[in-house]
Amino acid sequence: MFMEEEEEGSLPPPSIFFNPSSSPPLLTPPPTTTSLINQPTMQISDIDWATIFSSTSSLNNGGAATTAEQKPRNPPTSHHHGHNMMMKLHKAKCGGGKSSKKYVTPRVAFHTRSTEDILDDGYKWRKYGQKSVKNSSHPRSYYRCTHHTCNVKKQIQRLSKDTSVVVTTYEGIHSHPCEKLMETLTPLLKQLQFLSRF
DNA sequence: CGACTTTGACCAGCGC
DNA sequence: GCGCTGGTCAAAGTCG
Repeated sequence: MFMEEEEEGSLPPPSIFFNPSSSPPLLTPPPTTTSLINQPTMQISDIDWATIFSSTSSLNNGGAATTAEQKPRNPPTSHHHGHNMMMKLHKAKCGGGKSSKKYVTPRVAFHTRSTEDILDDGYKWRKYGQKSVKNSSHPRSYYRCTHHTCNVKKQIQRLSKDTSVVVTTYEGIHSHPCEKLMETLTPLLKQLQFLSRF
């Protein structure tokens, strides 16, 4: 299981793992295909992203779905957003960044076959780091959701053995709706409300 | 000028 | 204890 992750610099295994081929592009998917890892390839449009992310939420809350493969993580804290100095103090008090692996944060990984590294999943991300990892010729990029109350992170990396595949790992649950999704859904919901009157 | 990216440095966990 | 590694910070640079 998760052989690719081991090869790609031992990325911690996610709670949910999807295979090949696209990030969770909600509205403007790149010309790629996506499938669950260890599952047959499926089209992006076949994937119920809302279910996927709600399932990560249930993992976060339920505990029953927590597996031995999950590394413990810190719970999301307000310290981690827009307060780098606070973050440092927190690190010092708690024993550093690695101490953040004491709590469980849901992880979801996608394999994306795409020429683009950055795939539009509807959320806004800010890059905060890039590292070359062991056994991988491609660096791993670290992103954080730019929403001020949201502490979701994602890692993006290409498979060394198949550079056309991008591995996107999401960590945490968005505490806000997807802006693009809401933009698209709002007129549809209004239309539905209008039609439901009849 | 604010938001974002780049990149070297720092730190803690882990294996030996 | 030491070195390796992954994750994060934060200053500097870039862009719109």
